[in-house]
Amino acid sequence: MGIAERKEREKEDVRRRILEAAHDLFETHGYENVTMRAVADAIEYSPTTIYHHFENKDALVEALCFADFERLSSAMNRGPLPKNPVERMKALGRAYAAFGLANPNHYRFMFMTTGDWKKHAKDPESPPAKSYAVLRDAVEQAMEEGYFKKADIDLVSQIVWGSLHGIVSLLITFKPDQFPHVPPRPGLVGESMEVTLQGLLAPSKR
Amino acid sequence: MGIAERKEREKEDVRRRILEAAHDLFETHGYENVTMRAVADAIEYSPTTIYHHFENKDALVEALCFADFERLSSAMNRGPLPKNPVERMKALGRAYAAFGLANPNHYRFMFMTTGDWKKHAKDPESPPAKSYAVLRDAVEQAMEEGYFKKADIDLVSQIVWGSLHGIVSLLITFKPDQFPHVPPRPGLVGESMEVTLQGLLAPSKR
DNA sequence: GGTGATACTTAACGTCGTTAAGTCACAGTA
DNA sequence: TACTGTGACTTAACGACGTTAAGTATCACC
Repeated sequence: MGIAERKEREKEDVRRRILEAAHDLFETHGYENVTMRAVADAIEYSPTTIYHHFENKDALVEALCFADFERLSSAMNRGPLPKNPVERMKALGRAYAAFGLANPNHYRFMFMTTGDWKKHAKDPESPPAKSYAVLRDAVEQAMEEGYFKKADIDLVSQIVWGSLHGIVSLLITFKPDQFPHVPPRPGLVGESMEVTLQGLLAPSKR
Repeated sequence: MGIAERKEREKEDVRRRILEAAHDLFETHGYENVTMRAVADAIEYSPTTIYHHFENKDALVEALCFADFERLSSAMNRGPLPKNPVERMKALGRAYAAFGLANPNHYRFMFMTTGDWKKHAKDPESPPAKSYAVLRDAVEQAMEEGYFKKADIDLVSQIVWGSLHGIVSLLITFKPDQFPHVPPRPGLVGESMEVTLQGLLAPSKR
């Protein structure tokens, strides 16, 4: 009597294939250039089929986006993180930047475009909130252990996030030969991180 | 015999009206939501007319964008800037952030979208390069006067720009109730600037 | 063998950026 | 004054987009 279950599985499978095809197309062509028709072509279904699995393009993008945030979280949790809170922050920053630079088109619609899906980001269980929590925990620990000056944990987390995001998004938006006047300097990501952490250090740790 | 001149003026006038209408529409509706037809409607011409003044939508956006960079430069040069290089950097940062937050839709296509127009940003005479030069000059002076550690001027400029841009673009992308887990903390722009400058200060100036 | 549900397709709608073809006013010339 | 050429502008259309109404086909169930 597993018929209903099998059908459920088959439907879920089509949904998964839609997501995979969309993921790959977004990777190579970028969000705005991927059409519902192209996704449908890739999985050899009619465009209308997608609408039986996702309400519209925004809903498809939201699902993709949440999956990407889960990939980001696991990229930041991969491998042994250093015990030292400052070193740990650097490792997290490197992982975050590496993810963004390796997946620019995904990064763009995760962090650089508005969308109704962001309505759900406030929910602590949502993938975006969980990714943020990884950073926030590191900040909290650095503060508790006296490495950072005492301050609002979320304020500091947003400062760190912001400086990282700024560099990554500039690198994604402006190709090297399109930077105003001068190409991005080598080591920009790392140096920016150093400056931010230096600015956050408690006087005793400088 | 000023007939040719008058015609030239009239043509230039239509071009200016297109730019103004597009500017206003972009401000309220955002880049992606403004159509050539809407711009044409606003100035009571047919859509095709725009194509006699601009090659295509990208060219129109490029022209708008360059005008916006000129507005940004003049916003950063407005009023008396403090003599102290660090205070001057703060004033510039405040002006930059205020411009971005007051013109989010323009900021978005100046700094958060790719576009062929960015090909021309490398030219030192281009508006984007000139805006960058305002920041770079301030960094150079702060370094010469011993406030900042000696380092590559462009590296430091890009770090400062990046951290500012990161905060501004996050605030533009995520509405207050859409920030992951916690809304943006008050004073985020100023505090981020403080941290970055603190991290750049020469030991003797701390 | 009949019935109902459901996964899927065909064909279309309205909108977008863009363009080919045509209109029309008017300066220059005779 | 009549003719001609130029160039600003419009009409009408193209193909592609997101989306949807209507229809088909498959198959578990009675």
